[in-house]
Amino acid sequence: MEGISKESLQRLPTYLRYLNELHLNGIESVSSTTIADRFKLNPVTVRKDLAFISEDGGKPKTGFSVADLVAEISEFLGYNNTQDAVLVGVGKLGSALLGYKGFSNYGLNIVASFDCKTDIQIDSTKREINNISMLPDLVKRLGVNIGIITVPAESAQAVCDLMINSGIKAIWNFSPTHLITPDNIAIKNEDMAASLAVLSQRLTAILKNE
Amino acid sequence: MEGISKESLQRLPTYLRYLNELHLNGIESVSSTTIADRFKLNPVTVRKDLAFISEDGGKPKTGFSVADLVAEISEFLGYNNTQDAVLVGVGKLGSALLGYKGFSNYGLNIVASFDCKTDIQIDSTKREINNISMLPDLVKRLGVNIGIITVPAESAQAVCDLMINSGIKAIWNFSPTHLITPDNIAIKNEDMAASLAVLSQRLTAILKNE
DNA sequence: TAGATTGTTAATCGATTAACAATC
DNA sequence: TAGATTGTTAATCGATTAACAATC
Repeated sequence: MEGISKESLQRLPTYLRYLNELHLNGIESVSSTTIADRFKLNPVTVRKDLAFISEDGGKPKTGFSVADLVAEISEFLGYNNTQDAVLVGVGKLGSALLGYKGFSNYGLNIVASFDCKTDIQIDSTKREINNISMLPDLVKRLGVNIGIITVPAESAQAVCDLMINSGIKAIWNFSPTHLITPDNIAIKNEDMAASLAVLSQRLTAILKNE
Repeated sequence: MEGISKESLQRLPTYLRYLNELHLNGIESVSSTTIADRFKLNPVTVRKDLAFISEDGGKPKTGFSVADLVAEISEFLGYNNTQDAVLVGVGKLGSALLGYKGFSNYGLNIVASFDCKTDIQIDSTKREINNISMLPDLVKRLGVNIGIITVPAESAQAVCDLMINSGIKAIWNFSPTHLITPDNIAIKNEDMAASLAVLSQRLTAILKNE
């Protein structure tokens, strides 16, 4: 059995949100065509994606069971067993992520936050902010696998290295740098400039056509 | 002449950051191999990318002129002529984006922010927050093309529709919903759940191998 | 039955990578 | 000259899409 493609994987959370909506509205089944229309995809793409995670598949004429898909995608994405994470850099963006309730739906739980500017402090949401020097011990003690980086670009690589040395295995990087990491570490560089480049180029194309 | 691929386009800002660093350090030329090593890419990929934006190309044995590449990528990405944008939803994430100095480097200038909760108010960084009802008039008056959405999922589609009706042509959506937009609108759904899905899956694969 | 829908196989499309001659 | 590096053509790889038989 082959692994799921990165593209399919990224579509699954989108499907799940939509399926949850349908579920709430009491809709029991849905066709690949309906899902495809919602997201401007080809129905075959949707069927291929769902074939990966669906046990029973769909039924000709009726489509897929909404409840089954919700359960199976949630399970596949690991939303049922929560992963712990630490966050470093409690500036504006870091605070925003700390305050975001949605992560619990995605099976992510930020257990501690760190900054270099403080000794133990309490932020506006009554969470402790620890000094960065406490990170290695805490990560080792709790066996945390995921690190979230929201520090300025200059310090991001140092924070990354510290995380890896402490035993972190996956890094979600929101600072505007491409971090250098060994191959046995999962890394996701969240690059706003890259996103904006795609958006701007499409905008330019649209303006040119009008 | 073909358009640049989405993938190439997304790599360009990454190259540019690195090239700016080299430039600051007084390094005058760089080979595609060096750039490729930095980002774990194939050198041919880098050369293809640079071929798109580079006038003179590189020289055998020496490589590419750093200064030329910096100028050409900046120009290509539109970092030299700034685009105006409006932002709706001045919560934590919205405030973080408003406060982010880096956008000016990317040719993006947020000229006004809006929220539904307020009449005209002053936020912590002394910027005005306008009531959402002021948006259509301001967007039309200033001819703003870009809208940034940082409201909760429930209100995102309504904000999106309002933006489009007001003449916005490109939407950068940070709310956890996939927005429905006509084909003549540029849209970038910034999907944290999709990113996290990719990271988690890699993490699972790494943990399994150990 | 008729028709909507599924799942699969084959064709297409696009991006990455390999191979290699050209050149400084 | 020798060797590093470029740019391009061809091969490979992977994802999307088209075609179509199976089925409820």
